[in-house]
Amino acid sequence: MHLDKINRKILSILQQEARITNQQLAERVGLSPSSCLNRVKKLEEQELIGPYLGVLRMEKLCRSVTVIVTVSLKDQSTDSFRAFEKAARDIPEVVECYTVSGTFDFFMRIVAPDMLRYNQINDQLLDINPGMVNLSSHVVLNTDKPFRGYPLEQLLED
Amino acid sequence: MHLDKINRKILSILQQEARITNQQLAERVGLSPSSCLNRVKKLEEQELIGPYLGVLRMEKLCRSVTVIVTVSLKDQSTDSFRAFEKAARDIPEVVECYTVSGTFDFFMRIVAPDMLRYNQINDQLLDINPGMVNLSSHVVLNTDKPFRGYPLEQLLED
DNA sequence: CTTGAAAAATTTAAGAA
DNA sequence: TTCTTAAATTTTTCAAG
Repeated sequence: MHLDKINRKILSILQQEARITNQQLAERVGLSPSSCLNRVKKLEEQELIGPYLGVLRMEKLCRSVTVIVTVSLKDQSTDSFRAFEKAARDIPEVVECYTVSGTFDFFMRIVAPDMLRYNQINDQLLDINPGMVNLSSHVVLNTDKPFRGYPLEQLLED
Repeated sequence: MHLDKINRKILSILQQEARITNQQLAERVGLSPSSCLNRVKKLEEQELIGPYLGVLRMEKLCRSVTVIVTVSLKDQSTDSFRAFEKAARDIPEVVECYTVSGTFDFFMRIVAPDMLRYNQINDQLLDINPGMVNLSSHVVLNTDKPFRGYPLEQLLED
């Protein structure tokens, strides 16, 4: 994937200020609005960027509990993994899930209204493959650095 | 925080489609464009929503390695925690970091161009408090469920 | 890529529910 | 208040160079 300087700048700005107007974006990257819009459209068509998300401030919106869960499956079969991935996708409170190498099989982030509801979800996950799922819960005490995008300068080649 | 049905719908839509036009948003929530815009402005002023992020598709953009790191500090002093939090904020490849309760002290997600660079970051983190930091790295093999917003229906009271 | 005109969206102001 | 309408401003979009 080759990107010129302007496209990098567009992605970098759009990554952090998704609701910027095309006119402002054009000005900041030094293009006319129409060619800037053409580039944005192309970047979206190529699916290099999108969707666009509004970050909700949960702490101001309502009480909630965030838990990071490590998962180990005793049964290392494909079916067992598939079942777990499906559960992650189907439970709305599981807001993200990764398959990893190392000591664990999955990491999940779960956001629930309270511990009672979290406990239900925990039980639901244990029931997927009874006796074969090992969960460890870590309640989030503080978000030291919230996700605000990727470090493009470090990641893109010259 | 009390939100009527319309504000919930606005937040829910804006969370997932941040670049929707105000006119389309107004239509979907059943308001005139001007009153819809007023509500959005208020929600932003109250900092219930924002910033707005464009999701970059790293897998299409460039090669990269994502690692989830568990951190335990042997030294449980406030200074030690502070130093670690600062490092997380200052290293651009650390894209998010949480302080947690349980077996670990922190979870971090690190995105680096390759393993060589990841290893350097790992060393940098170990150097913060030599001999007193325990890191465990878990390379992400698959993103089973990427973060796409919070489950508002489950989280907001009636 | 740029310009420039037409179409669409945003924003403001005035007044009604 | 919060809404709607409507006009003024700004932005987006598209055709032509």
